[in-house]
Amino acid sequence: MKLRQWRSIRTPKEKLRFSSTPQRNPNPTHSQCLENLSQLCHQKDLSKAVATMVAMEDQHCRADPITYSSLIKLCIENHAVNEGRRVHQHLLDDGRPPKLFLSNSLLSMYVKFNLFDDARRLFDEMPERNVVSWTTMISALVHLDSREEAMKYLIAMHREGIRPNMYTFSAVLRACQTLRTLWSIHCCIIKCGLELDVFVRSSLIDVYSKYGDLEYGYQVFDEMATRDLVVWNSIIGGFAQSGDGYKALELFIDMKRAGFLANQSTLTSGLRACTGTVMLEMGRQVHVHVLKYDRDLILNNALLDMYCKCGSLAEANAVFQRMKERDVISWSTMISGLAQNGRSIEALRLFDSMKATGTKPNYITMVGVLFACSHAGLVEDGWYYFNSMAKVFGIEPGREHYGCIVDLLGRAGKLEEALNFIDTMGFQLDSVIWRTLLGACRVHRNSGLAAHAAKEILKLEPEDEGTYILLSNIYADSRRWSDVEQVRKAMRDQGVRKEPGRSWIDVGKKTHVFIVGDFSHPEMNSISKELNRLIGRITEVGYVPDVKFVLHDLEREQKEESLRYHSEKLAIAFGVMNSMGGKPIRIMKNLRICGDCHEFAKLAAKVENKTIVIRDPVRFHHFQDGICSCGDYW
DNA sequence: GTAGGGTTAG
Repeated sequence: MKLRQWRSIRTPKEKLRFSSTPQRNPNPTHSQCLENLSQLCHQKDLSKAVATMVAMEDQHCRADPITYSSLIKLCIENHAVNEGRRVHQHLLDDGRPPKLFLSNSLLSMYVKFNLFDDARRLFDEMPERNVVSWTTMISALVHLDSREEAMKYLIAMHREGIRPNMYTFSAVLRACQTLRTLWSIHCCIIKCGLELDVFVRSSLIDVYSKYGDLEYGYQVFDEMATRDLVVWNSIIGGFAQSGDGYKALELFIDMKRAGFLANQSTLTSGLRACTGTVMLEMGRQVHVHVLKYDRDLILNNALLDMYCKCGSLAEANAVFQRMKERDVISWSTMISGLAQNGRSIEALRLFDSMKATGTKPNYITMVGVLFACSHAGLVEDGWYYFNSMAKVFGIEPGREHYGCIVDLLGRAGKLEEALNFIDTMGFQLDSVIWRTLLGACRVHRNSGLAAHAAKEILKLEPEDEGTYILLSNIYADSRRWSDVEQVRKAMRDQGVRKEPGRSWIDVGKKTHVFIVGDFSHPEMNSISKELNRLIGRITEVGYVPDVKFVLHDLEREQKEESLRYHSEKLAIAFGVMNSMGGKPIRIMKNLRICGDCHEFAKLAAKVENKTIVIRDPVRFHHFQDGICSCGDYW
């Protein structure tokens, strides 16, 4: 195809087309031609310029390299592939190879047109190559995600005796995805004396934080005397993506103090930081700065995700409705957001709207759709979407989709069927699948299968405390105390400690943290009183403390006492004390909410006529009027 | 003529 295009441009007809542009003088002199061509390039009139160039061929006339360079630039600007090839051909017709810098321009042109094969052909035919030629190729390979190939070129370049420069390194760093290769390239950079270059540094920070160790990235950042905006963005993005939202926001503030203005990239990372750490109020503050970039799709998608992950679907929906442009990520974010917040039917309706607008779903969209089905118990729909994925949308189901089906069957109580389905999977099993099954076993009280699933998880992740605790709770639920004791012993043997439960809530501009059994909050007395008052009120409507969620073999009274001070209860009491008007009380948790606190929150929401939103590490629970959005499947 | 930072699941 490409070859045909190439030839067709050389047919007499094509030549005629290029030369048929009316010209004042049908037989211009050489110097007129040159003058013309240079002027047309200057005026950015591509078609006339190419026509003049073709006319010059007949008169065996050639322009100067600078003019050709502008002509190539013009082709790139207009994305004029055929014209670009014609210029290349014209230069070859001269009989002598083009000047090195012109060949490099052509190389760069092919790369920008995504014609890598043409670029490679030209590169291979070049009699002489310099650092620019090599760097152009390496950079192209990195963008094509051909990392090994990029490294091969770096080595070949060394062999030819060409020294890489800062351009080469900042491109090639992106091809390093292991700490070991990063170190060796970093060494080369130091040897070449290029460590101080800001471009090289920002690449180092970026790749260290993505593929190696954020600590090294921070070190590279910290040592810098002069930093630019991209360097700041690299480090802020590094922390935001690795989940340390606090550090990311701290650096965000440092950056502003250093006199830099946040751009789209900074704000996207800022939002990501709020998303990861569930800081809704901070997210809203970042939103204010986002307003001036209301056409930036990536930034709006990040905003959407922030509101979804912080459990504020009303605000997410407002952003979604106002977006001037939506892509598959916007739709997928909103679909998953609705599903994760217990609004599966709306999620599926949105999926229909998405298809109606002609946006094609991708792999992740289908994870969201299947998640919605499993969480709403829509077994038939789930199977339908799963089975039709490949046929209708051309997406082969992957591990995550299979996981959703296990969840779908598990929630519906079809545990054996779920286990059989796991056996038919062609993937290597990971802990996520088993954890899904374990969750289903807990709800449907199948302790035998639960033990099997838990053991499979612990084979893969022997230090996973959540699994030990879940298993122990399941045994406790069936009053199998000796098994409970065995689990606890296994935990001790593995050196696994139960991480203390922690909940946090924003009141005013402060985040208040509550830790189970920790009474150091300055307002603890009134919180305790409020908690007692709440327990009193919900006991009137039928609350009975569900002590099976206490690990220790204590007397019932002691168990109740231990439950009473679960961190989320303290946070709820504090939230009720400080709640204003109809605003939801929003609480975040480090561990999954226990069944007793779940019941407590449902009733507290009812008697206080409030909405309580609790985000645990897995999902959201919106408590309102005595029911929870998760349908009691936590 | 060659280089760096941002978005969706689990």
